[in-house]
Amino acid sequence: MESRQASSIFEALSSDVRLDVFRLLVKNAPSGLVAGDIAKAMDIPSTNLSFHLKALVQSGLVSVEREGRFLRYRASIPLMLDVIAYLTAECCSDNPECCRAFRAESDVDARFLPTR
Amino acid sequence: MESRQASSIFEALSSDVRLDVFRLLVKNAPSGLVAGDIAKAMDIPSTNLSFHLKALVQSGLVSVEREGRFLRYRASIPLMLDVIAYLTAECCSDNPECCRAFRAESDVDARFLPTR
DNA sequence: GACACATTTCAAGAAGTGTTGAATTATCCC
DNA sequence: GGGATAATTCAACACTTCTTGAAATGTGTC
Repeated sequence: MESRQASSIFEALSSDVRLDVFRLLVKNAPSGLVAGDIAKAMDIPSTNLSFHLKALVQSGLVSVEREGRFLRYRASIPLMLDVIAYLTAECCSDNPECCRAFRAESDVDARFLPTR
Repeated sequence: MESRQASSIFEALSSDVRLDVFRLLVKNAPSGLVAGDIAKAMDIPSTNLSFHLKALVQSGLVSVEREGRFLRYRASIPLMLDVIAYLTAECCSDNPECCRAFRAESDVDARFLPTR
């Protein structure tokens, strides 16, 4: 991932509203939610929600698809995994020893990695 | 990690300048760099660099320590690992099957996980 | 103390982001 | 076509962030 794309993704997640929307969509992957459902959960004017959804779509973190009168939004899990990979690579690739030592302490992986 | 802290960290990484500075500091972990060295690498006025360094320090992603006439900045690798854990947890905890399937496709882990 | 150096803080303006209600577009159903 | 519903775009304003040079702060050295 290019660092310019990374900063644009971080920008998309830098607003409380957008992070909450994105988390909601992740929880509702892969089926997604239509805008009205998101609005109910978020309790903000629809016009403002639209503004934030547009930003999420432009970042690529969220995709949108028309479904009759509704618009269905979905979190892009693959891009999210790319972001995780980007952070992990930035952290480790040029400095593996340092990162490994901290990882051993915090034991991040054992808690969150999927079983394969 | 609280989602409010997460969005504040994403905000810190949402500027190209700050992401570049942070990546530079990660590459130079754990010794860090003094402000002047960062300024040389970044090619922006020192007053503007100061502004962005302050934002990074306030987010917690970077720490600062006086060293004689210099100020030494260091990336906080543990907090970065917390962010990775946060994203991973958001992605997987409520939706492990979905995330696992995507992971298997992109094979993120095999590339970046430390050997233990 | 006086000077030089590293870096920050301040103040001001430029640029960008967020919020809102009104108007618009798109779709469905009769 | 006409009316109802879902959601967006528009335009205006408030608010925040970014950038810059000038001034200030802290530290080392003579």
